[in-house]
Amino acid sequence: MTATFHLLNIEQIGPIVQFHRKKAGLSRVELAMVAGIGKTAIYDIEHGKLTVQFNTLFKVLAALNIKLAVDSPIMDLLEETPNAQR
Amino acid sequence: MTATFHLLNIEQIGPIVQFHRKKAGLSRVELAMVAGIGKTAIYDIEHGKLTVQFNTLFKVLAALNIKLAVDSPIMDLLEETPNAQR
DNA sequence: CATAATTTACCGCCTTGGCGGCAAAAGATT
DNA sequence: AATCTTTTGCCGCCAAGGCGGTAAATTATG
Repeated sequence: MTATFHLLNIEQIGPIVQFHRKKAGLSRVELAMVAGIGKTAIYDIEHGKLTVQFNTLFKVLAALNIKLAVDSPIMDLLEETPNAQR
Repeated sequence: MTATFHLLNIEQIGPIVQFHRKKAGLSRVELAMVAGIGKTAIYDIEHGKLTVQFNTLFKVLAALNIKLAVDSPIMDLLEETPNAQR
């Protein structure tokens, strides 16, 4: 199970969520229940509402088994030293 | 310049942002201006406010040259067929 | 070590995201 | 094709996010 990362174009988040939801055979109401949020949020996300709250989107992605990753050259530096100063 | 992905633990987003901001030598006000948002948002994010709006967080990450990526096995399927049905 | 300059913390106001409810649309069943 | 079932679209209300302003705290400078 090699990880397959795809750089996120912010305006593609709607189609991505919808595609995964359909693949999972879930209605918006069902996905909303699994994610523990309201159905309106699913509707909004799929319709490209970028002002959705981050944790709301994160719950949806988690429910769809989509993981988020950050791509930054200096992340290693942070992880190696949890109490990194500057 | 190989991409270095790090799976995102949602509650680590605050420290990640702060670490990158400090590394860039920016104050919160400066980062806010670069990102085109208010300084309060930076403050909130660094203090672990997960209810921040997604596009607000995205602007901050972009200003810090942090890219977001999605990890999903079926993403290839979506990208290959832009008008994928089910 | 005093004080000036910068950065951070927090407050109240205003805007808006997220909610349930319900109607419209789409799909299934006979 | 008529009707029952499921899904989607959208409305108004309420709670909360994001804003600038300002005080507190931190850091730099002479």
